[in-house]
Amino acid sequence: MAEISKSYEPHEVEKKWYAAWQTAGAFAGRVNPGKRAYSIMIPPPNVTGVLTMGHVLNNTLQDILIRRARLEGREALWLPGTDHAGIATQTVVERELRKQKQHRRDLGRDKFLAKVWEWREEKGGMILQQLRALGASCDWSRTQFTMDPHYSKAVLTVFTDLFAKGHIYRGKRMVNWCPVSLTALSDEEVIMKPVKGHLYQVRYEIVDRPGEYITVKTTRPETIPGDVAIAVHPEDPRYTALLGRKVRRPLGPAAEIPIIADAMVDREFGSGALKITPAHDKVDFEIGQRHQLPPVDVLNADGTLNDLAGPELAGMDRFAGRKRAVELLKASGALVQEEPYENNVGYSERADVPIEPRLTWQWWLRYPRVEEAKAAVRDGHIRFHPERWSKVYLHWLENIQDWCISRQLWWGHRIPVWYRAGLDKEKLTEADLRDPAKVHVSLEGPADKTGWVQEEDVLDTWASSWLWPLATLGWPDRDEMAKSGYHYFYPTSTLVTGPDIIFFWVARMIMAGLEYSNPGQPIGQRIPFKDVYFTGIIRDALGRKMSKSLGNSPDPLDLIAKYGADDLRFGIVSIAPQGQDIRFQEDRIEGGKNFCNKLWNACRFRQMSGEMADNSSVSRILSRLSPTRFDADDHAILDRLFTTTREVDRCFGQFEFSAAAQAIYAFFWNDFCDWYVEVSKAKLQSPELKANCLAIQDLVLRQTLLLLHPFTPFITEELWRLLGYGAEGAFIYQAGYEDASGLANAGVLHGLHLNLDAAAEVGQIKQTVSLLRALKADQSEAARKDSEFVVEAADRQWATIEANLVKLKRMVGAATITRGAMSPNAPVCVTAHGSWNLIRQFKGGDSTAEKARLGKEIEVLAKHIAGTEARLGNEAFVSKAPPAVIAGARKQLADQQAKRTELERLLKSLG
RNA sequence: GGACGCUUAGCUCAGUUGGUUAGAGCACGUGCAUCACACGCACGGGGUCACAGGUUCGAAUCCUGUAGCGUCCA
Repeated sequence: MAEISKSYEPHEVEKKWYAAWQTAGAFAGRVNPGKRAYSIMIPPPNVTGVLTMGHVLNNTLQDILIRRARLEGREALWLPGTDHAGIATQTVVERELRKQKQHRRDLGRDKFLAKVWEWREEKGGMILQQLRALGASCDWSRTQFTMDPHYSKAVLTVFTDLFAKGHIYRGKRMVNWCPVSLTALSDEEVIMKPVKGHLYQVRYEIVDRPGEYITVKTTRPETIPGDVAIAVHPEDPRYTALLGRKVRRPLGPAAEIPIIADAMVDREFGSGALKITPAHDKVDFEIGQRHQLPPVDVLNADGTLNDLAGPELAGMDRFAGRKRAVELLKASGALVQEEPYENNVGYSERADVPIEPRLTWQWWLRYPRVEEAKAAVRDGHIRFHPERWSKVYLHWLENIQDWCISRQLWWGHRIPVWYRAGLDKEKLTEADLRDPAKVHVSLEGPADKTGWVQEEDVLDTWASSWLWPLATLGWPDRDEMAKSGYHYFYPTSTLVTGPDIIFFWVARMIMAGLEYSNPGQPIGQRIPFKDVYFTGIIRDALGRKMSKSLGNSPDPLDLIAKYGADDLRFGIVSIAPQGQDIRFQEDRIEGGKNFCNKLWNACRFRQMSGEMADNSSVSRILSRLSPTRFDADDHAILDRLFTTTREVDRCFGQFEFSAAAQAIYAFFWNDFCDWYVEVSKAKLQSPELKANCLAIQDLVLRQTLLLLHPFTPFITEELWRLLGYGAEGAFIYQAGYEDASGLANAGVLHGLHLNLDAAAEVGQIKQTVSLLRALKADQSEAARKDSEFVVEAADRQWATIEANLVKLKRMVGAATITRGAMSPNAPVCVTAHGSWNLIRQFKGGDSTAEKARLGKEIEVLAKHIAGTEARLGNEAFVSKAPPAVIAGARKQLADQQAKRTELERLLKSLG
């Protein structure tokens, strides 16, 4: 067996085991009716994406769930892939073209798409490679891409089906328009940002009352040429006399526009009059429709002003146009006032420029299964963790609006609609759309494509990723479904994602699942997943979101290089409280590294402590135990092993990952390394105790490796082999995990009956050791090994000390610990613990520090005694509190008083 | 404007259905090259549980309000 090196060096170990796992097909999820399935579909990262700290957290959690499921003997499938990210990917490729002074229109649609595919073959999906470095145990043989042929078939099938069912329609409506990407965006792709600008007060002269004006406030004077009316509130007395009159538009081509009344106008804002520009504002559009005022669109698709804006503004960019408009208004005297103003402006998520509300023809989807989607979560078929996110989900569904599913892009699923050539698309009615002679909707297109023109638009990327759990398992193709194990792995077990995409993705997947999976089956068979775990958002140390532009996001690959994948995983999980945002601090990763090194060295110590024995299974190790030779420490450490196992089991049931990691950490570091390993050092000198002690260490290490494996897969696999656990050549995940009761039962079968009083006894010994060490530290003698202690103790207490004498001396660093009476005149330092008097004697001892300490302790104790006495003296407490609580208080008081008496006696004896 | 969340040690966070003297890691102070680990060990200092009311025998915990921070929706 190889010797364990002095410190853990992760990189070689990681490379070795990742390759070994892959070669062995350890990550493959196969249909296996003998096992319960456990499946996770990765939230497909953007194909242009690179690994961020958010991905690290999210994917580490998925890997933890999957590896734990594997350990528990379930058939685990973690299915990876990427989405085609319409705008993002197209933007990337267009940027490359621009370097060669080309535009996609120069190439044409087909050639451009060929370029995009080329890009994706070469550079796309880098993030999937990076996930391997993190240790992600995805079934890479199943990697999916939303533009793959069979996936595309699923997407288009759903389009044609929803069209046939009347859920999809075409409409000219207000959309969020990105003037850079030249496409519509959904509300979810628009980010509201507060922007500092100006509020301009502009006056409009009343046509038949020259010299009289009505003033409005606007942040967008460049749209004045698009004004079609001035609206006031119908009950606003300031304006009743003006209703029906006309005003002159102060900018752009001369026009007279009416003053109208509409209840939507806010009387409190500005002068209470509102300019109505239906082509450039959602509210204005609605008001315009109510009053039959046709919109005047003064902007081009790219955000420049057009001829309708008038010759002074035409051709200018909208922001330059705004400046020019202000100058013109100033010059004509129409600008009354200008004040600094901050308002919320919608920005395109991808292009990061203000979007334009714009009137365009788009394809819309009325969501299917809205009510059932609510019920799925409300009735607990799908459980959200933390549960509170279900409110956000339900609220969105309550107020759901039709989904704009078309995008004016080339990269994506081209909408499978063909128009008869020569048809005027501006004038298509709903009836035309349903007329097969005019419009053809199918996957393959018309049999004879001549005379038909396909729709130029593609589908929103989310209109493909909402099918992710279905299409990745072969839907809708029966053979593919059988091959992929659709009926075995669907519904999937758990979805791990961020709460920021509840609407984008989670809600939509639920609706798609309900509509398309397992038709006719109960809701529990049609939901796409049973549990949804929402991670927190990773922030920097100052609480800011991590972003590229701020440059505050460390590169996870740098962290892996610096610390190791396990260290990063353990560190990030241990700071990820359930459902709260996470403040990232690198020293926490260092904590993970330190822990891994501690684990490594504890195993190293075991290896150095004695010959390895048969570790090939739990029962082999258990049969090496000699329960008759157990001392209190042996009982206590195994008890803690069992309770920790139970705690970790519970945590997994509740999705409390960081609590699980912390439970393992505390058990292993504090209970095992700091105490059990240290007391072992004395036992290992004893021929009668050595074998049993090593067997206990072997058991604890084995179970700890199993508990830790999902969190830190590499180091645990390495140590598993180095310590000879499991069958020759078998991976740790194949060992089979015994849960807390399984482990306890196995112990009982081998005659193991834990003495639970032992834990209390060990607690006492630990406290004694601490106390003696503190005494030494107070005397600046902490490093001495030859201190001599005299203990004044009752028979039973002395018996406990005597039984643990060898290890006590070793733990404390004492030459002798003897029993004796206290001598008031001795040059000693004394203190007390409960009713144990511990007297340390050595030449030249100084009692000053000890006296101060005793005085302080008595003072604190007196306060507590007063408190307890007050409680017990309270008639209401004694008559109303539960008996157990009262008894507890009485015992507490007695203990406190006894201790005080003891302390006072000791203080006195010091002179 | 509405909804949700957060506020506990210098920092990041635990704190189970209200019940002994509120915990951990990091940081800090002191000591230690001890034969697993200095990526370590030992000892120690450090908290008016945001604030104000209320319920209760008893509140970090439950209720109401206030303030600050954050997220989402409008």
